[in-house]
Amino acid sequence: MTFGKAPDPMPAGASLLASRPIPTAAINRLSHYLRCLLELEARKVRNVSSQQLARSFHLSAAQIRKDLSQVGGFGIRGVGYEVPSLIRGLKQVLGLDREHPLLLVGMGNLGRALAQSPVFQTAPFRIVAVFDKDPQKVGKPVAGLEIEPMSALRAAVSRFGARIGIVAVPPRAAVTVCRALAAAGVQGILNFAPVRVPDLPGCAVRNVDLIVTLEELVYALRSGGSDGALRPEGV
Amino acid sequence: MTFGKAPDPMPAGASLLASRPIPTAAINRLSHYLRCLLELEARKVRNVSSQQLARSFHLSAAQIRKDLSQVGGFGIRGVGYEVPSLIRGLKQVLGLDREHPLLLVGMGNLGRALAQSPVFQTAPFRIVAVFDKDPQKVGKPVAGLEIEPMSALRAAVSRFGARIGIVAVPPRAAVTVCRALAAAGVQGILNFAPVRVPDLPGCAVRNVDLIVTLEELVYALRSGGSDGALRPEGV
DNA sequence: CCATGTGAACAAATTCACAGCA
DNA sequence: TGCTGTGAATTTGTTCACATGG
Repeated sequence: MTFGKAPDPMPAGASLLASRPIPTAAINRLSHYLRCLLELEARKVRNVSSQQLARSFHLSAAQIRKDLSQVGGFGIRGVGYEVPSLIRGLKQVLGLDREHPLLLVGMGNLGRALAQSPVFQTAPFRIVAVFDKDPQKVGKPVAGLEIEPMSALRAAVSRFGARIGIVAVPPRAAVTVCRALAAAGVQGILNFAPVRVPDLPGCAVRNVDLIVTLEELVYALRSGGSDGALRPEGV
Repeated sequence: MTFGKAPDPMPAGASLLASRPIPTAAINRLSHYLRCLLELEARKVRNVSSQQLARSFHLSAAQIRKDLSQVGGFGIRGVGYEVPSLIRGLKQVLGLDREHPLLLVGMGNLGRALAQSPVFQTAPFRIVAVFDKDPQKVGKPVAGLEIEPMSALRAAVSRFGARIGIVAVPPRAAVTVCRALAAAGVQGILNFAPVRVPDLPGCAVRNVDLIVTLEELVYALRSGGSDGALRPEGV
């Protein structure tokens, strides 16, 4: 900014958190940047420029600079970014500077696979309790945990301080389970069931909808294009 | 359109396919519309207005009309949309009016779960062959199929006319496997490994990246907002 | 002199408001 | 009259070009 800074009521240091809401697409990109930076860190790389980062991803250097400048003044002009400090900064922005205990509901094929997946056993994420409504399954061990009944949800939320639940139940049960999680105090849900979950006050939902993703892929076949666009979503 | 239709070089009937590229976000929405319409069809509902559809989703009626008008002249003014014919139209636009045999690579926990998932056993999708590089696993049965070695990929592509592959292998193997699939003639890949796949000429990639999605969810916790935004995502 | 940070130009997508037709 | 279809307005996001500062 060149001019017009006089009426600045923002106290210094308040810029990291609580600034303007960052669009979801940008958050996704920050996740990717973080992953790449962790790889660089493992390779003992100490600093990196937006150019170099842009080569690793499929993005423009300008986009990276915009994203990073938006979330805080990392980066040294004329030099680039210092890897360890940028990692710390991104973790803080994304909220990854603390543990995130996860509750997993639904111990069918998918649920059992997720319970054992390295993704959910890598800091800062860890599955701390698993649930199923089937009395036959309750009490059985899965991935070092004992399957609990749905009635134990609320207790688990407060015991572990869990804020995130994972839903891996059949479609027809998904909405009920999501409501139960929200009622138990969970603030975020990762939903694997191919159904649209209605708004749950105080609880954010992200869907991993394999049918939609597959259909998106089918449509992409037609154009032969290998776009990929970073996310999608997702993903 | 009110005026200026004279210089229209587009022959009638060519509007459905081969019109302008539809943005990915819109394709995702069409998938959701289709799902809702199938539910309405099962409930014997014969027609529906954009208003009614908008209530089922979390979208504006205007968005639905725009999306649907963009892909073809379904809809009757003053009445709404006829459910069965709109279903047919959307299936055609999305490319779901034909079978889509799927090849699944990676028979770890996730791979086995996916092999048995109803999502991949519901028309028009069906897993027709499964693969693993581990000789110990080759020959073993999974979900009614026999695990094949990676060397059998190309033969399976031509035998089944498969165009889509699913990658459920560990991160470090994912890029190699994606290249192998593309080399075997696959035109689309659904990648579950949390890695960025480089561009593969002639092969579209969609990532189901649980780490990125979880991190997105963590960020959403902060705002307490239950936005959800329909997509992605994703992913 | 280099690479960041950022206003300004640009592009894409969504919403609005109403014309047009059953 | 009611609901679709669609140009125009608006909002949102991305790219560019250059001033800034270590």
